Amino acid sequence: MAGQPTIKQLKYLCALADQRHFGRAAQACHVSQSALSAAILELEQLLDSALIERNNKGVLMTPAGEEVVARAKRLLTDFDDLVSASHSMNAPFTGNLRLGVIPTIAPFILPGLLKLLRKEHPQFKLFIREDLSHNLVQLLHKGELDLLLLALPYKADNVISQELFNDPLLLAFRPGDPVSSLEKLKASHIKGRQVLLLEEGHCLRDHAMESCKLGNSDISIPYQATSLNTVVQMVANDIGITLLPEMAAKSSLIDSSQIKTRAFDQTGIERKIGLMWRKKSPLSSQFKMLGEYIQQHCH
Amino acid sequence: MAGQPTIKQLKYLCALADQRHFGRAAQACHVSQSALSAAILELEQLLDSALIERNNKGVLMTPAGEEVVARAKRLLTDFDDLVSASHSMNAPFTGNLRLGVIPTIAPFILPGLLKLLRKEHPQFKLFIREDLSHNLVQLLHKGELDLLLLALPYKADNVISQELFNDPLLLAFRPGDPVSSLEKLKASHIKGRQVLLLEEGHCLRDHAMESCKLGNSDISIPYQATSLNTVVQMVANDIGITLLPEMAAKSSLIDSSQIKTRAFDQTGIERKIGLMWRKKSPLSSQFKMLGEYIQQHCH
DNA sequence: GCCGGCCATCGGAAAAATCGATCAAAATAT
DNA sequence: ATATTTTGATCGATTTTTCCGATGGCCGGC
Repeated sequence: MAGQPTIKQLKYLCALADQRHFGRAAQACHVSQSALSAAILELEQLLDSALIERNNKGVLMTPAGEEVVARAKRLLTDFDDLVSASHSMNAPFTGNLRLGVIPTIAPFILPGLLKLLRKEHPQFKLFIREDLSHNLVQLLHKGELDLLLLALPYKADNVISQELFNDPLLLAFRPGDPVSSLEKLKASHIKGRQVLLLEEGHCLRDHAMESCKLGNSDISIPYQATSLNTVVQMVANDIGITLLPEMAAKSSLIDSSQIKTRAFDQTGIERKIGLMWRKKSPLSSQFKMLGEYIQQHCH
Repeated sequence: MAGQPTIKQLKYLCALADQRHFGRAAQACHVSQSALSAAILELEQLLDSALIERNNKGVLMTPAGEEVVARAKRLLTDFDDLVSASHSMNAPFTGNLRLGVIPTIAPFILPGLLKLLRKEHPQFKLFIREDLSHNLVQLLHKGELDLLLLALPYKADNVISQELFNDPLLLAFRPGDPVSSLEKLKASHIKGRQVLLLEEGHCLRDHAMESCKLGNSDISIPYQATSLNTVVQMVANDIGITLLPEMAAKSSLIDSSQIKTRAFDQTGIERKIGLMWRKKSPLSSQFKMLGEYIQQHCH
């Protein structure tokens, strides 16, 4: 079972094809003539083909030799391309990144972020997956995602989380709702009200309940409300009130409807937006840089 | 000055990408786990890029790793192609061959030969150069031609010649010419006649003069007769007689004209058709096989 | 907090690459 | 003819690299 040729041997062959002279080719390759001679001999043996016609005046290439050289040159070019491409691959904001984002963040952050990145870092290709936190974390651990953009805190093993900024939860209600006239809005004011939240699995639901100390009995889950848009529509239809993240309230989401939002006069009613990645990912530093970038440009 | 990755390292990386496990990848590559580990580490160092995310459960590929693997797989395929292509390259009747042929052979041998080869050996590509023997031999030595098909004897250094078959020289004349009535045609009969031959440089001229013991004063060079066709036209116009190779006489060359040909009743009035190649060419055996092929099929 | 699987590391042995010098062949110069 | 020069192949010794098996360290799971 014979071995296979090496890159080096192909390099030597190409040099020899260029120089048509073992000595000069060896010089060009910075090796001794004997080393190059041996390499070419072994290559011919491995390929089982006469590549070179030796001559006391130099060498000539056989047709087979010419063919092999042509292929080898293409191969070496591809090889160099691979090497140089991989060099610029570990720089931040380059290459591919598979990013998972939860549905209550994606529509409010991604449009601006992607547009900006496309402009400032056109070589940076983000592949987006939008899903619930739970599923995203699973995909993260399976290696199908590299990085998550989600709401913290979110419990997960073997990950590193980086908080980026706070996203206060605002109360959303119909104009004329009794909460409009309150001097100071507290979480306790929504006790007993019909609070509409997204279905189970959306971490926004958990963060809202946690922030306002709501129990399961306090809230009602709107029929098939899988998006904030739907919830807003229902609030506009006077079915209840809800808690909206500030980034959603600031967006065009509620522009078309008539509902109002109001911040609580109380701290801690918020979720945090952050990144999460596998603890052992060798790309931590790049993720941190991306985090800073989002901090600066998306808040 | 760092070195470059090796084919082996890329192979190991691809195996690792397939197996997602150092141990199994090492097994697939028939090396120890430590060898594969070291190779991957060195590869990552050489490419200055984190390709692998290590894990106590196996490994995951980074996006950069995936990209490198994709490129590496293409590269390895090309590499294997090169190797397997070169294996079938040294077989006879395959690959490229640059063949030089003289003008007094080419039109009579090549059409049939090329047609036959194209049918029986479609992988065999002949690149034809038609020129005078002198120029062909020069090109042969420069390495721009691999093999010559010409008339022998032809003196040249550092070559091997292989005679294939005799090509008798026939006398060509107008119908009714006095030679028609001769019982036995000898070379001496053309002494004193106006003998038309190709211009200097065509070896057919030399072979004809040598065969018939003609001196320069015996012959006349037709104005601008650089092809046998022209010479035949002139014979048909009663300007003189000429000596035609049998292969030319048998061809359609003289069909359209009215001239007759007659063999000499005397041995040795002939040229020999043969191959010639550089003495040091490693392809001698292939050339000999091609010679036998021509012998069998072109005569 | 121990266990088990995983990859990195280590040290020695085996293999390979390389060098400088020499050899043989052959074309060229004398 | 003969000597010289130039060429690539070969040889022997040394250096370098590769490889293996064993060990170690890490980390997640139990």
